[in-house]
Amino acid sequence: MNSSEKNGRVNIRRIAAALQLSTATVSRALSPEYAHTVSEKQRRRILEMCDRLQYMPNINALRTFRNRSDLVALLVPEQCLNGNGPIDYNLSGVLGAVERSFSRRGIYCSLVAVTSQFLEKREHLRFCRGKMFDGFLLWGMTERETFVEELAAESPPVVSIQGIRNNPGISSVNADDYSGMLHLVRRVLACGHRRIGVIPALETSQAGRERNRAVRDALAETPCVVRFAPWSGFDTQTGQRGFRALIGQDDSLSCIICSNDYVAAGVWLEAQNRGIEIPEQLSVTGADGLDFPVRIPLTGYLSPSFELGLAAAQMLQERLDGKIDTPQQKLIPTTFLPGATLKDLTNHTTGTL
Amino acid sequence: MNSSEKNGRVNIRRIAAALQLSTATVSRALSPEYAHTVSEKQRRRILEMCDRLQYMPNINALRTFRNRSDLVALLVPEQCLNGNGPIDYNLSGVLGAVERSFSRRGIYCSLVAVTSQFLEKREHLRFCRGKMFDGFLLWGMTERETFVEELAAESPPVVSIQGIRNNPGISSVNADDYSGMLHLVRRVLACGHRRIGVIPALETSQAGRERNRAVRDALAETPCVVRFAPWSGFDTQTGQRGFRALIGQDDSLSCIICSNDYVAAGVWLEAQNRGIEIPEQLSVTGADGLDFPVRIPLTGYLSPSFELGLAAAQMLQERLDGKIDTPQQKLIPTTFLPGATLKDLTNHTTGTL
DNA sequence: ATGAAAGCGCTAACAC
DNA sequence: GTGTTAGCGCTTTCAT
Repeated sequence: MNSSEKNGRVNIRRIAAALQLSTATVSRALSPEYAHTVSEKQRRRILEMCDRLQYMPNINALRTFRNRSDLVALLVPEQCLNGNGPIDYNLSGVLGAVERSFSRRGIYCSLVAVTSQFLEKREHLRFCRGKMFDGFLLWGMTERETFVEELAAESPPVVSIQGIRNNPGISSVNADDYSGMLHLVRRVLACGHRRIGVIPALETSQAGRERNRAVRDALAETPCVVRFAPWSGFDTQTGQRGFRALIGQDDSLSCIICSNDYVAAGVWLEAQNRGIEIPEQLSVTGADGLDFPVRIPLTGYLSPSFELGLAAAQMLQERLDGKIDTPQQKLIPTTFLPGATLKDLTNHTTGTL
Repeated sequence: MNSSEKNGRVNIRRIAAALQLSTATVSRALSPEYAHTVSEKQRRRILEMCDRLQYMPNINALRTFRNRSDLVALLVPEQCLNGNGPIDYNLSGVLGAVERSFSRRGIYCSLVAVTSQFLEKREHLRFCRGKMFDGFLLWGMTERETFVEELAAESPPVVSIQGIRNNPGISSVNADDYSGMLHLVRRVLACGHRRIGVIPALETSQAGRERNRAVRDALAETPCVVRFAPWSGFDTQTGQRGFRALIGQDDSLSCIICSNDYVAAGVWLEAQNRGIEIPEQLSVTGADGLDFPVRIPLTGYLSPSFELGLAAAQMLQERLDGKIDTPQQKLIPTTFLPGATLKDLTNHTTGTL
């Protein structure tokens, strides 16, 4: 008699002993693949006993065998979980899609923030080498995050979402921010705006660079006066400070193009303080399309967060299944949101674009 | 020579063989607890070799030994991830706090939706019996979710957040929705409103029942006319339909009390359509306090989502650590938000409450 | 300080 | 069909 049969622990040996069977038979009866090699009568007895003793195979033992954890991690920059508030709105969309996609297949996803502690402990290496996660989703990672190189060097399946897209070892799924912003700024110009303020996005993020490039490209197509705010960023405060700087520099601007909805909200707040009416006296555009009931819906474009998550999950799944060996890249279109913060300065009823 | 030393796999045997040591010594050198029993020189050699061969202990093997996974699951109702949109705003706040609290201690959290597939496969039992997760957080679970009873019967550490609070085997952390709504409705009455419409919350959720009870209790304190919408719910559409029904029934109402901010936004949208100005002609109150800069500044109260997450994580941690054996209950206060959608009908400059 | 060997819970190749 | 046995990767007791 083995020690594990004496004490209260329920394990495969306990079930086998209770039925005077070998552990191998029990193991087979419980395995979908080999269940048919066990006689129907035995199998029923075994399942009944498992039920009675509330036995289910230890998942960690299974995982050492399969050399697979059926777990993936969604790694996000620390600042996403930094404040005492909710997680980033777009991340939230991605997360919903990821959970839905994976749980269907019995794979679960952990949300992991890349903190300084994470980096010190080199958790990403432990995750790979210790077989903790089978694959990784990265959200909003920039080239500055040097751990990504180390992660890629371990060559696990990795899909980057709204971030790094030029790493040869990593698949990527990104919103087509360039086209989204290009169309938006063209619309601004088509509405007759010729004195335009810009509060740029941070150049540190891929999406930011794309948006900035699109703004420059679109504005170069039509002669106009353009003022750039001395600050860039993605938050409301950047919008407020940016607006003060722009308006101090040139109070004849008719439209402010912002890097996202939070920045646009900052402009809106500051404009309100000064009694400037939007869009009557000033137009403002955003980006991302936060889905809250707001007073004035921002003209901008919608980031396809849910679709990004779905696509990334599918891509990772295919790499986990071994269907695809080489990293893939994917670009997902954004959706223009007409909103109500862009005034048409021409005499046409609708924009001409 | 063992087979595992022939092929490319790096495991503890490989490290031991490379240094002509026993696996026991390597194991000790890598264990924080026993590292001191290995000579400094050996330990250094071992660590170097691990580094060189990129070895880290297989986490799943460790877990079978420790009988602990250092993993927890956050279980949420299916409908939270149902649409093609982001996850619930309040859940998002909880999730951020939970991740932060646990990752500090090397514990990671998986988000798991309780779908019909989950229930069919009885995943909650596998999670417990298979030692997949050490503990569970439930978010927004009602008594209708019968799997919770089964989960509790396995007696793992469980903390319910914004949900079931009367299960003797389960700890709970809830926002004090009753007090929050009670004070809000008293404020409405103190502002002189006596003809009041109510769009109730769903009775299926704990928070919903608390809010409804508070509304009834507060309204019973002062004689007034009260109309209830024939629908209850938590979304914008409920607000729109509820408002149409209320206004069709009685167009002399001066204030509509809504079950949350989404419902209030629905009322606001519908009022806008009819040219009814808020709060000049009609007051509206919400609850939850969605945090976006240009949202309608609803009079209502803020749900302490982040604090709920922190408290729940701490409670679960204490149960995991064995510091506490018995389930605890905790109530966290809400914060009144003055907003700008409640008109003071009295002649006082401020409310009298 | 180190190694041999038994053990964790489970699977799978090989007998019969 | 079923049992025996070796094995997965790692820990830990008991020697020396």
